[in-house]
Amino acid sequence: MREILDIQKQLLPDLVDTMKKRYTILHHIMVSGLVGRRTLALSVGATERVLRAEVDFLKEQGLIEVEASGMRISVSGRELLERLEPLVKDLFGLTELEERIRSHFGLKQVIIVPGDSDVSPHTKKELGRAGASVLRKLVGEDETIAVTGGSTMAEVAYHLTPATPMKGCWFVPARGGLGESVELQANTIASTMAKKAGGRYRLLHVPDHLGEDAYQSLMQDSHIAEIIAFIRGARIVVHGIGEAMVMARRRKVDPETTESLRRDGALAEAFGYYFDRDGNILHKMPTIGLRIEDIHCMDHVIGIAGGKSKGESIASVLKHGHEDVLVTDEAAAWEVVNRLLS
Amino acid sequence: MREILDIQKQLLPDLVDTMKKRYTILHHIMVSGLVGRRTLALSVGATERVLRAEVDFLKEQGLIEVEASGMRISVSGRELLERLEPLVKDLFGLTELEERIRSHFGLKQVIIVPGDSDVSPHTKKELGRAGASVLRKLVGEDETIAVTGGSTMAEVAYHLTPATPMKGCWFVPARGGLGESVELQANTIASTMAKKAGGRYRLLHVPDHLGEDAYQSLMQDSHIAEIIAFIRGARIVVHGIGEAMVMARRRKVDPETTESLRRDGALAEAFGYYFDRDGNILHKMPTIGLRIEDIHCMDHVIGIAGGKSKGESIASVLKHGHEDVLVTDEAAAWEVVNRLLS
DNA sequence: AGCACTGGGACAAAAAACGTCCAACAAAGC
DNA sequence: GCTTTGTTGGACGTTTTTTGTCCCAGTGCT
Repeated sequence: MREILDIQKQLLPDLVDTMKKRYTILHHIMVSGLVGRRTLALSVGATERVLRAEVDFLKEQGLIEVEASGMRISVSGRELLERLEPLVKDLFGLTELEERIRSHFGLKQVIIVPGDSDVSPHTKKELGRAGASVLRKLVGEDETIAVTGGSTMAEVAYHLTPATPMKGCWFVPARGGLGESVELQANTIASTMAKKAGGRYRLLHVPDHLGEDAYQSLMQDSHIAEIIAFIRGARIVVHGIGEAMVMARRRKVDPETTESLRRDGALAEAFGYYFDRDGNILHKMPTIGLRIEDIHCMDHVIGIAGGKSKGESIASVLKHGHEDVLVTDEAAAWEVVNRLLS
Repeated sequence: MREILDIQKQLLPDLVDTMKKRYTILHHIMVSGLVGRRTLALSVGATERVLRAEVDFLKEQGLIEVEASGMRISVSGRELLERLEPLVKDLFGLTELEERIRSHFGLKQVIIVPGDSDVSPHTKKELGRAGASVLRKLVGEDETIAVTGGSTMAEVAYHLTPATPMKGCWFVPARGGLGESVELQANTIASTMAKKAGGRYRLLHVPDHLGEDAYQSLMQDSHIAEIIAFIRGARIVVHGIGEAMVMARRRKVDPETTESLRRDGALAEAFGYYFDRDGNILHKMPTIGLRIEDIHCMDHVIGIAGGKSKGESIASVLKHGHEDVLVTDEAAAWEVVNRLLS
């Protein structure tokens, strides 16, 4: 059922909205018993005229009966509502979830795709598609977009398609070497995105596990300094979110630091920073690029991550409080919400 | 899957059309590889401007990539098409079927609901809903609508809803007593329809199994003659279709006639007439009302019947050649088509 | 009888869709 | 290299649809 809805949404994006609207109206009519147009318009929050069009439609479909004294639901209408119930539960469930997370963390937008990325690879693809879609909508002309690495970001890159406003955009890695494998590195992702979207890219080549002195001398290099300044000029950053300990292991963080992270209760990782349960920064990976203060004053900070296992991590990063858009999946979203309650 | 589509069609009737249109375009783009707007418009049969809007939409959705040299399908687009395949098979299967039957018998319209009325009561309901819907669309103001009896017609009556143009309509039985049980008699159906639709009705009370002399004296009665003339003035007739032998048994036709019907290969029954395989009339029930010649010159002859078992009967009646609209279900439709091939 | 509703007709204004051009550009054939 | 044929995307007037806003004739309840 979800599957078919996902497909339809691609061919008819406002299908869900229209169905919701008409369901709401029909449902209102049912619970009201006998109700008038103006009263109804008020209670569903529509102008009289548009509601009238909807009512005409429902009448045409034989879902309601309208007499001079008002309108009531018909037999077919009642039947339809019953059959619609499971569908609507899905339809509304996710949007309700989206709104709950959105308002609690004060985000601009939350997008939840159905499923669990941990279990189904297809959900991860959907996540990528949703991420690509939101980026396409948010991006302006000649903008710089900073991206991070990770498998989810790779999926986003894969699903990006050329859009006119993206032609002049620059894709850059948010931060330098973070110890990822090549195909999941921010550099790779940035260049893939640029190719897919028809934009341009600049890379930041930094060796992993940089020592303090090497770090300093690197910053002296005018070439590097220039590209870093360029990156810091980005107004949009798109990043994945990872589980702290998983990321530490994958990136071969040294044992002492790992132990310290564990001791301090590190939960999440995003663009090279490690966060605890309350969204505090515990540790910063020793590399260059966007600093946390750069991210704080961005126009659009877009976090993309899914899977039940990442729920807690996502919540931690949201708690840090500087995200604008979250793209996640249903399983992770429920985890986030559950943590709100406890 | 069918279920969900049925539901959606009620809330969004042109969902299927839109999906088909967009699928067709996308599919065309895929097989064409790289194709231009005008070429495409020609091959899918749309004007350039509307196709342009569709193309803009597909681009917006990231399903196609458009360059200066033409447009091609994107990765997401190809993926979507794959996932869409089973859905489209359903979507198109029925309409293809409809068109095949329509053109072969020269009908104005064929409507096929998914399922098999023999097996699923729900399909029978859908049949009733579809029948009610087509009647609602076809009916004009102050019209007379002749109806027959039967369980399918009862279902149609049940799903009728008040529509403005129907307010002034008269519902009348097509023919007098045909030996049905009370709740399935044409009289009952006519009055139910009138009540449901907000129209008026006139009844024709004729005893079953009328003798020849009684028949004659009945016709003399000015009251009866007047209502019969009224019935014959109908421009719309909605009727069920039955299997000849089943109907004969149910209506307790006398053994000699039954045997004669069997001998002559009676297959179908409709409004009191029995038809053979080639649509010839074999027998006429001895009662009064619409004659076959009245039906031949009607504006809209609407036949409604479903279930695999009725497929042959439906084909026979269609062969008779004076139907305008057929409402049936998928199982019966396939039977009809299979008989065309053999 | 009066009141607070109702649906539906009417009509102008605003918005969206559409048909029809054209300019700038890309690719293929010659 | 040039022509021809195809491409996209912009522009613009026309038509159609949607929307906002009245008003009128009813209906049901008190």
